[in-house]
Amino acid sequence: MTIRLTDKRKQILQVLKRQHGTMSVKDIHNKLPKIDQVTIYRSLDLFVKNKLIKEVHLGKEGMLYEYQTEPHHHAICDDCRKVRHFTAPDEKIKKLLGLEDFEVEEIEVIVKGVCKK
Amino acid sequence: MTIRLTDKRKQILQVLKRQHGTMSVKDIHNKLPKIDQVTIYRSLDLFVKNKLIKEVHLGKEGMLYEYQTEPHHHAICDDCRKVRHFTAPDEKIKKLLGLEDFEVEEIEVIVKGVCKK
DNA sequence: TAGTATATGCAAATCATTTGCAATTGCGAT
DNA sequence: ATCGCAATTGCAAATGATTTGCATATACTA
Ligand SMILES: [Mn+2]
Ligand SMILES: [Mn+2]
Ligand SMILES: [Zn+2]
Ligand SMILES: [Zn+2]
Repeated sequence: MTIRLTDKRKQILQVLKRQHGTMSVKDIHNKLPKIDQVTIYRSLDLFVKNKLIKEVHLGKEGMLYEYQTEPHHHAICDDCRKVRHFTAPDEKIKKLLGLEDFEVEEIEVIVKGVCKK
Repeated sequence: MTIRLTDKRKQILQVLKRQHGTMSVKDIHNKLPKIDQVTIYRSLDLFVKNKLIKEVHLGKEGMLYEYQTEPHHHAICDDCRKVRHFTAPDEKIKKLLGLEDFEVEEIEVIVKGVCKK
């Protein structure tokens, strides 16, 4: 019943905090090759359940994880595949959605397009 | 180079059109047990590439597909898992996002919450 | 109708994620 | 500080979704 603050968990969370952006399980494993992938999977699940990190689905590839300083959304460039992180006035968007009989807890906006650069 | 309008492809598209909502590959295969799952996968890929249908990621489970009469978004109830489909003023939302140096082509809003009812 | 490129089925491969289990370790209670 | 034990970890194997290779079947074109 008790959740332990193990060294491995600290390392995994550190890696996610340092990286500003999303990481796959493999990304994390590359930075921490000593830690088994299974342990990474289990730790990430734990962090997600305890809302320390967020899961993000951005395409077919597989789940991505990120430590979020503040809630934000994602835009993906169809050309270069780069992911842009941006904040938005969620309350205003929520009003525009006009969802009746539904208690909105979280809004996730995913934008597809291309970098103008 | 030529894309054939085969009977199997027609059947698969029909099933998606009739169903109002999302379907998994297994859902489709259950309705069309005679058609091999691989054929369903390949047909769906083709339809997506040709923008006849949309792919939707709504959770860990796996990819979902839907024939969209008109563009819309999705809300998922954390309790009953039911998916609600709703339209929104995308242009207004787009303005709220304030994405600089990015050519927005498509906005996908995924809402998490619970049914009030 | 014949010829050929495209589509299909079946088996096997691949990829991400999960599960079982034995060995290890963190931490609360002595 | 040491003990006892539940929580954690690693390794191997299982799962589940999706993809690939290849031989056969079929749609469309000429
Ligand atoms: Mn982000
Ligand atoms: Mn829909
Ligand atoms: Zn780009
Ligand atoms: Zn519900």
